[in-house]
Amino acid sequence: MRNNNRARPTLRDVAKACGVAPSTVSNALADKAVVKPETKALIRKIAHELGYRVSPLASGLRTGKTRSIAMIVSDITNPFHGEVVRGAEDALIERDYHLYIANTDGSRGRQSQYIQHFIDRQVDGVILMSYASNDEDIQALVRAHVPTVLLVRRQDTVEQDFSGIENEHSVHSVLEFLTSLGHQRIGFIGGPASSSGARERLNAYRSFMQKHAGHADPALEESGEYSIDSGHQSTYRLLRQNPRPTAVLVSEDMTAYGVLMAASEMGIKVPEELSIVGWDDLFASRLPQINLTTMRVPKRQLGANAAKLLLQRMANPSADVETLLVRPALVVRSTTGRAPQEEQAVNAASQE
Amino acid sequence: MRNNNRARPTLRDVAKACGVAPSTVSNALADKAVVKPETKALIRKIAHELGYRVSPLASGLRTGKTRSIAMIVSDITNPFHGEVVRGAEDALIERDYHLYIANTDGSRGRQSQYIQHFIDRQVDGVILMSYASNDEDIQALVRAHVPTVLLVRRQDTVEQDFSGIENEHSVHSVLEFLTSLGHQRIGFIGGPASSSGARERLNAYRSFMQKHAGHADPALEESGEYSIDSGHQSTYRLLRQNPRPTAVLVSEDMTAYGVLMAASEMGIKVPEELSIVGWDDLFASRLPQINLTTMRVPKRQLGANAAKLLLQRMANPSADVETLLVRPALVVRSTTGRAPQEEQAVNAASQE
DNA sequence: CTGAAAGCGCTTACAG
DNA sequence: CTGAAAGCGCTTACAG
Repeated sequence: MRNNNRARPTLRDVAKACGVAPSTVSNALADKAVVKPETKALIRKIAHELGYRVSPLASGLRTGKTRSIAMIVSDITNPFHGEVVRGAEDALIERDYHLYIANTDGSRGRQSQYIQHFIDRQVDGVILMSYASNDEDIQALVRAHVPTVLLVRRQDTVEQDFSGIENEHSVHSVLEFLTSLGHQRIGFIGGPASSSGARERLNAYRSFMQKHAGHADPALEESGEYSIDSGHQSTYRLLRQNPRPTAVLVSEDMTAYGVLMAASEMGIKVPEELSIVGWDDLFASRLPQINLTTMRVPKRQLGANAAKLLLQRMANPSADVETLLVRPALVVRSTTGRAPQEEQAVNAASQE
Repeated sequence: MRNNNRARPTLRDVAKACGVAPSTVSNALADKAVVKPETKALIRKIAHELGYRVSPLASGLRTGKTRSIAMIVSDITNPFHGEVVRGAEDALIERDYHLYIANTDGSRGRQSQYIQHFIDRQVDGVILMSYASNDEDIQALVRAHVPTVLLVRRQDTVEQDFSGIENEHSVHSVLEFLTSLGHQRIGFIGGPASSSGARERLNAYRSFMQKHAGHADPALEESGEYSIDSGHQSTYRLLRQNPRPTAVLVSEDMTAYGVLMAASEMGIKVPEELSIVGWDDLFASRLPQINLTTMRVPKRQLGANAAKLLLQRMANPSADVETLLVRPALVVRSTTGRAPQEEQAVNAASQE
């Protein structure tokens, strides 16, 4: 039954064609010093002619290595994730690893399924960029001895290599920028509480407000998913207040678009009556119609850092856990401006 | 050396624990009728207790089936692709297949590499949504007997299952909409010539203009990639004309954003002086600041159709090739309006 | 430097 | 209904 309907040639076929043993072919193709150069050359030539390719299934079964990496993201639809993936992919491909991207759609069930699947498949490593991550998933990876790095969202309960964003400093610098424009009542629309990044940004917001205004007003805090709809809803709640905030820091551009949308519906002028700062700098933010002031996150770098950490971990499983942080830069566009005069803000609010 | 440091249990381990032969465990787990129900129950219980999972590497090596599908996309950063992926993924997961997403970044080299990789890996099928596809890649898939479906971009030279968009009818209906608003000089900004969809839309545009205006003016045609920058550049070329077009149909929303950007820079009012229609309906198009009139493509459906075709093909490799087309719907928002009076258009153009 | 042998973890005829 | 055996395609000690 072997080699029916021109199936792929095997090591045996190559060996036969070369008149040597399969093990010699294997050693030659792996470029082991043990094989004589002439023999190597011959074997390589014939292997190529025959169109031989080693079966990763077979060699993976034998060696336990598959030269593949899995990257699990929670929303492949969000361009932020796409950029980060690219950063990781470039770094990995260069080292001859292949990247399998899996999308969980924010579903914990699907995420566990994928993780189990990749463990079964014996990928050489996993990069996890998912807000749906939970302890069991990560424990499963640890138990299976699969090198894992966490991306953007860190898990507090377990020590793991981590590629993330410098949140505290960045939040403080945006808020300083806003206060320098005269803003006092600054709202905050954060991400899901399950995200470590979202928590860090919220805490940084609070500590800044604490120091600057003497207290952080919980009425100025909103949170939700990273989506337009979520930002839209948060805004309606946030701007119903009197006096209402004159500026709002939003934890993600996608969410900020929802804020822009709601402000437009409510007839609130941006930036005259409301300044908005986003986070990430997605492609839409630079369109003149949007022109969102935002924190530009070096997305590719974030992915490249994750790849770097993973490669290190794979090379040295017992090394100390490491964290790599990327620092965003403020890009001032036209959704921010000087705070309106106190009276104006109050008037505007009471007109509602 | 077996089972050192709590490695995963094997079929043998389960068999030993149950006091049966490995083959019986295999048959039981595969739910073959040949195994007695009680034996099955016992085996299942113990297998579960031991945390046994069949090794896809081993079973793949033996059977040639891996229960995995690869989907190759050219730009994971474009939200259009993300949505299509989701549609395919949902359909596939439901049937217990896992989806590996690979991103080629438009690079032919990387695409060939991934395709070869997936062939080596013996995935059960491939969905190709890439503008970088070329004959050799597809031939490689065919030679390796890997069921393949083409998504959005079809290959003329080879018969393949195809999930795509109804372009001709859709283009005609948009153009009818524009002429009903009084537009005569309608420009067209298309996609890359390597994309079958782009070619179909261009041809549909030409045939419509032919019929409606007596001829299609090549000066009104532009093309480029599906990107903001590309749309931006095309617009500068297109609107330099005198008289300039009063409307433009753009082959993709991303490109249309670039048109919007350029129009804004050039001080051309939309829709008073220029009507713009996009294609796809990406998330940004519904933001009030953008509010782009566009053809909404049922993206998930597109992906689901591809999955359906692939599953069919896998079940029946010798069936006739099939094509599934999805029909977009016009969503009228605020970038389209009545054509300006002839004089106005001329005046505006001469003011430049 | 080369080859024969064992084994990775499964599945599938086949014999009992 | 159950078990012993062969083999998927590789790699890696080991003997020569």
